[in-house]
Amino acid sequence: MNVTIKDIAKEANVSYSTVSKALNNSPLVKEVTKQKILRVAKEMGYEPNLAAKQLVRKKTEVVGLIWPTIERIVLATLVTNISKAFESTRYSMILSVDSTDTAMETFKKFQVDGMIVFAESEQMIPEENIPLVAYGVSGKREVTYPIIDANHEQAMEKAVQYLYDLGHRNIAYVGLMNTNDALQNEKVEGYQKAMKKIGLLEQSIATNGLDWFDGYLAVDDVLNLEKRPTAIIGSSYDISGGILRSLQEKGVGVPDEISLISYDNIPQMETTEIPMTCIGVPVDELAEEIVQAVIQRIESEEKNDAVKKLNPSLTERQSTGPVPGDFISN
Amino acid sequence: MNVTIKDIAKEANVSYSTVSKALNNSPLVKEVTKQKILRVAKEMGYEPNLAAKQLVRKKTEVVGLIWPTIERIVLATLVTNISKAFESTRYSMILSVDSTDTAMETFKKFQVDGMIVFAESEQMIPEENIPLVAYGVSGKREVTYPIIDANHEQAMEKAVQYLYDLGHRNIAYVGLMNTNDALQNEKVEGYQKAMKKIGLLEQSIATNGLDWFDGYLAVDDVLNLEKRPTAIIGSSYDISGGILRSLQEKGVGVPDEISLISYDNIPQMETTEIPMTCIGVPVDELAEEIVQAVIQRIESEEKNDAVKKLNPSLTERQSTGPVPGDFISN
DNA sequence: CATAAAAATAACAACGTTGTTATTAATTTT
DNA sequence: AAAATTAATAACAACGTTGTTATTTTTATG
Repeated sequence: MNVTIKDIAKEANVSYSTVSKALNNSPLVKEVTKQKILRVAKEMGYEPNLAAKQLVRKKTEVVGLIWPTIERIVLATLVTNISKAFESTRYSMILSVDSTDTAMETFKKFQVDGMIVFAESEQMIPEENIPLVAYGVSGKREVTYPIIDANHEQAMEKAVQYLYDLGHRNIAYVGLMNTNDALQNEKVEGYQKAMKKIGLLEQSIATNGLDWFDGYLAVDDVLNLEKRPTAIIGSSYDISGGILRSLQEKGVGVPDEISLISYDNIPQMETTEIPMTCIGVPVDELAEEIVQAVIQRIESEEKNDAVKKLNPSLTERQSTGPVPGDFISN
Repeated sequence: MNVTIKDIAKEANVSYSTVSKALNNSPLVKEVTKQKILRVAKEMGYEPNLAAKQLVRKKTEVVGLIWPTIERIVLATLVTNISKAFESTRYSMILSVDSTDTAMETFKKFQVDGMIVFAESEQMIPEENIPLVAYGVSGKREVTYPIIDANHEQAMEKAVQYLYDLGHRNIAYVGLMNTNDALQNEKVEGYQKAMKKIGLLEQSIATNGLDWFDGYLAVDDVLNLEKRPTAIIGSSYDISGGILRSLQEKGVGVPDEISLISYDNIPQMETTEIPMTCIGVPVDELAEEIVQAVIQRIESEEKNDAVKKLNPSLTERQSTGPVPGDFISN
């Protein structure tokens, strides 16, 4: 049997309503009694009953995160970061790996105050009356909830510009192309647009998938390009990891012969064989943004349904450097 | 404002206690009234309030799963399977990716009925008074909660025996060795023991890690072994995937020249470039075992603290075959 | 030092269920 | 057809909180 505020009341010789106020640090109770009650509560090992609180307050202070495709590792880091970001708020987070529908059912039962869903495709999420925020591809459809997304186009532009400033003129892109993965498509298009804008010739190598090995394999093709690139943009952490490994094996110096810049801005970039320069919205920022978005949506009345495109930032490390050669042609 | 049993009661012209009974399908209420109430409830879109129920019943019918190392993908499949296994029970599952301590705190707040923890090392988990079941390395320490583990020794024995029966006499093991990862150590030792028992010479290649690429790299060493093996046991899904890829690239026929068998029994083994024969406790079985274990522990009084070693099974696919050559030497 | 005002505490009604007990209605039984 | 039995329903007290209102105690005021 767990200890309740009534038990504390008896022990401290006050009424249980006073205990409740004391525990909630209400100014209505005298400091000395408050201290006494707090002490007694601690001594007795009091743990508040969430169900009772919830019953009267109609709030759980819990948000549910729906992550249906648990097998995609990139998101794991994001989940960890979101979980961490919640720690400094009064909300807790619970996670479901079920399908969006099932998970929403469960969360409705739990009466979470809000939900975050990792939207894979441009699916429309049927919003019950629980505040909802999506992370993922914004696309072009009308939605009734906010979507947090990264500004992929701007990311690619920054990457290209950065390499250009280092003197690179032959910049290749390696990644998945021409599938119906909206996210990947946005990346390629961003790259193409950026190259065009700056007046360079685009050279991209399509991979077969999104795995490490796909990047590894793509390097052969990259090196056989008519005009051998001096810089490569890898489309993701995994892809770039494979590219880096292959370059190493082939004895191609990074960054002396080829500069490598990776999409995705996660801490793991620091610990690759050669720490990688990368572009993308830093996960911790991303996580913070998402968390703030749900909370804001939970706590404010007005429903904003805006798409928020976050600005990527470039983190410079050792995989990039000036173009090889004696001078920088212009 | 959500609809409550009182609203239904008013609408159906009965008392709210009758509604409660009807919704719980009690035999104390007449069939016709029951039907009417159920109909009204549905019409009004009634959703039971978990908090209220929980408050009086002292049960949440929720179990928490603690998975601190979300980045290790192998377990993702297990999590998915556990989640699925819970669907056919009256329990729901929630997931935490926090550290064991933090997660346990949260779950205590939620008043989950039980917890599953993925124990990485031979850590001792401080059991509060919530029923707990661990999955992971059983080790040798005394525990107060049940541990579900796979019988790694038996797995290796089965694998070796299987290959032996196919005529193989040179069987190499590829995996992480001599670290303080208890699980990996158990695997190697199982292999060594099995080889000794059957009277074969062990030949193992240590990898640098547990990733795909570590398996990929190990193949060179395998092929350079004094007595070139006709069969390889890969220590995990990822490792074996790397091995397979490398063999393919080197033009070594699988299974014509070399048979490959992988540890881990997950559905993904079916979809590798050559569907892989594998050994291990099938994930769905494993998940079912774990789920049953918590439920049993929640619902029965007596605390059993046994270590349960599950029997692995071998699933034959196309990566293994008889030893090459004209006859099988004995 | 009585009295008004302010501060501190106590009482109690919610919240939405379940489960137990009390009441009423419908059957048997004689 | 009245009494006894059984079936169906209603009433109500929990469960552990919060928040509002009522009461008591303390302090300030004239």
